[in-house]
Amino acid sequence: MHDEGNFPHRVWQIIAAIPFGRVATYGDVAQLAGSPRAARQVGGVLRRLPKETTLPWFRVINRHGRISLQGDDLLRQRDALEAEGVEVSDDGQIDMRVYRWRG
DNA sequence: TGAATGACAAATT
DNA sequence: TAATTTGCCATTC
Repeated sequence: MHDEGNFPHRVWQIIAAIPFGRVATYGDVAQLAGSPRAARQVGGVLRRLPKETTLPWFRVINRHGRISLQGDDLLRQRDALEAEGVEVSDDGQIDMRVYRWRG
């Protein structure tokens, strides 16, 4: 079935293009995917990724420069980002002026 | 087929 | 300035 142009596939492609050590917002990914108002759906796609995915899902954060996940998932995302040089302050804030990638 | 869901974002209090 | 509400829309059930 020809499902290469559907929304999830476009989201995967865009996230795969986020450079090492950079981040993008859900809204940015949605816009690049051609649906500027579908930021929420981007989260929906990432939410269903298999746990063993190679996609750099952790490079996607919200527009406030903060991680949207909670609990253990939040800790894992923060560690993954810091592991590639993205600084996350004690209160979970990331400097978007430095790390944000807009395509 | 339609209601429910939600890793967001903008508007409103 | 921070908390709450409203709008949003692809996917799931």
